[in-house]
Amino acid sequence: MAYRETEKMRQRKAEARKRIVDCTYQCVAEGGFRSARVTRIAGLAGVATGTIYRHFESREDLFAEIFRLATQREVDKVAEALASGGNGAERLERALRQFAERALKGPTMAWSLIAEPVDPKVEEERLAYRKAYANLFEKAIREGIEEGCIPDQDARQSSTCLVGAIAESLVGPLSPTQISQADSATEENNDPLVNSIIRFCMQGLTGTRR
Amino acid sequence: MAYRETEKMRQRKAEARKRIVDCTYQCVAEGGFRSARVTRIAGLAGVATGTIYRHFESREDLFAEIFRLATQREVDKVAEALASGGNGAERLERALRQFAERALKGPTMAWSLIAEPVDPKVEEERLAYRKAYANLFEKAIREGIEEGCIPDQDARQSSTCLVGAIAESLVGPLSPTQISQADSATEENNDPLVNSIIRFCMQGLTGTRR
DNA sequence: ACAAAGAATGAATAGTGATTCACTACTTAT
DNA sequence: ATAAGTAGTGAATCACTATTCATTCTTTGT
Repeated sequence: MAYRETEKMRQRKAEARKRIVDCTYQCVAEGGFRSARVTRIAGLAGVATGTIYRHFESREDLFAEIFRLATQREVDKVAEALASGGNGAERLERALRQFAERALKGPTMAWSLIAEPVDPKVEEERLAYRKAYANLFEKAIREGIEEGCIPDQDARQSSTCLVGAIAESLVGPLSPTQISQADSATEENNDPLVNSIIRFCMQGLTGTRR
Repeated sequence: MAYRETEKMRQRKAEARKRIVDCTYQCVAEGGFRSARVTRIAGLAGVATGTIYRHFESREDLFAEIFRLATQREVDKVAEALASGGNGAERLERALRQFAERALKGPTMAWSLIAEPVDPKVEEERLAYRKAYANLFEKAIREGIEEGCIPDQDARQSSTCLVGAIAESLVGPLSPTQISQADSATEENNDPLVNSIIRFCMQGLTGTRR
């Protein structure tokens, strides 16, 4: 025999793959999944169309991976906020704010993750994504209940409601029609929005007005 | 000249249109928008494919109309619940319950309205649909605030959160994977779910635990 | 009965972009 | 250098249905 995959080759392939992933990410962040064409991605990544298919089963699979990746970033940030100090309610509030503010900062990607119509495999990822948030929130609620700063309740249900309330509140501001005339990047503008979302959420959670 | 559109013809056309609408509705209620083929709809309605296009600009337009129609039914029911007796909080609670219970009773259609990936024109209708709910809720919240049974708050924001919280809570139970193994139609089963959704929502609204 | 106009038909077409695959170009080991 | 295998290529193909339109069928008024 002659050719055997060597480290150098493995690396080169990995680089190409990464380039494909990065370019896809960029395309999606610019215009969402729907408008990200395989051809364009290949062009940006400097490979032939066919090469995409040596790294991914299908466009849908590629997209699913991108979704997972983008998701992970967001979820990690929220997890981070939840890991910081303070009691359960405070940590949750910080996490909710993180979620909303990050979405408003990268609106197209956030819209793709939250509301863009996507293919089934990607939609599946989306369910997982929302569940990931819910799980984080649920855990924090449980802790808050133990600490006594959050009244006893169905933590799973409440966490789902939190995700829904935020997502829904963001759909309007994030949808492409809104975005194109965007004042985005002007972060202060969004504070009132974020604040009122959070007020509702925290009240739903704690039953306490502020 | 010879042929001139007569009442009889107008009626016949209207009937055909209605048949098309009904069959489309049925198809969507069975498997969602994505799987509803123009050919199949035409077959069910007893017309040729081309005839569909004498009544609707395009498949997307047809779907948009179906969406509007289905929406109207749901929104009307909620409006009805809001119009009944009791104070603002009570009326709202009844409306939220109506929303959730009806969705669980017609899960595929509810899923299509709430979460199925759809084409742009239909997506637009969806935004309107969600806004319609939010508007109803908003009005009721305002009334509740005046009556004093709901504390002062950003009614618009709260209404959006309500829609989101319910929709999100339903997405899981409604998604096709869940539905196929369905226990649907067994209405009692869903009561705990509906109850805990409503508990969170009412608490978010009133700041009162029960 | 006839002509004029519209309605209905459905087989053929078209548009779209993902995916394939026969081929070329590399890489490696001997 | 050669053989054997792998990676990369991108024009051609495929798949999928929505949509069209030349033709046929109905209706209507004279």
